[in-house]
Amino acid sequence: MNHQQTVWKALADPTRRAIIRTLKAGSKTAGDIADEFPMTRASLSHHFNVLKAADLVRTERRGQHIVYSLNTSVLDDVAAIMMDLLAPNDHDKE
Amino acid sequence: MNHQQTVWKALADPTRRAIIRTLKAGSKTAGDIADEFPMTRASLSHHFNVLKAADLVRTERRGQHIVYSLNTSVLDDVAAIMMDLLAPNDHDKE
DNA sequence: CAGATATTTAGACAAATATCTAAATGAATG
DNA sequence: CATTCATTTAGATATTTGTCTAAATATCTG
Repeated sequence: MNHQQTVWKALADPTRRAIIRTLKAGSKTAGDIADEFPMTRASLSHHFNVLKAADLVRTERRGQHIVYSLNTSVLDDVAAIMMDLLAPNDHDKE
Repeated sequence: MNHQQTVWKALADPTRRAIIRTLKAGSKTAGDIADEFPMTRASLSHHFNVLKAADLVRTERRGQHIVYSLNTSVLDDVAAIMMDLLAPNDHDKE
């Protein structure tokens, strides 16, 4: 699966979009994120993996915690790709 | 499923995104669209249904043909929703 | 090191999805 | 009106996906 498709799939799940939204407030540990969602930590961990595979989040271990943050540069690229799909066709190069 | 989620799911499939892209060039009949894709018309019809359920395309019967067009106003709304998710958190109202 | 805490991985399972073939519907036309 | 053309619907099937429980891994601390 190419990167673009991986990203679209990652964003198709409401839980994962909510994770992104909560991370916009700032980096959080896996546990802090998990506390906001009504599912097991194992399920959340699966969603983290999907988001990581899409390169939408980054991780950093801090002691026994793992801190998740948004990968803002990739998020910007994604925004551009989505706009390219959805915006009217009035680019210069055409 | 709420409308937003329906839209995200609709866009998560590469064939459906390609249908949207081809319709950006202008309205086309189901058959003309089908000619551009290496799958059966039945499969394409399924994708059309998903796009219609998400209100991303509109249809109009013309004789024995059915013409598909983009629902541009909804597309604009979708773009805004996606930007809201992906853009940095610097809105006025916060 | 033994235990506690934080997180991930493995494996199972039900539900959703994309595709196909075959049949049905709808409209034009000789 | 019987046939043909365009498209959709129905039903089957294989794959993917989201969730869970149980077990594994990693780190800290007494």
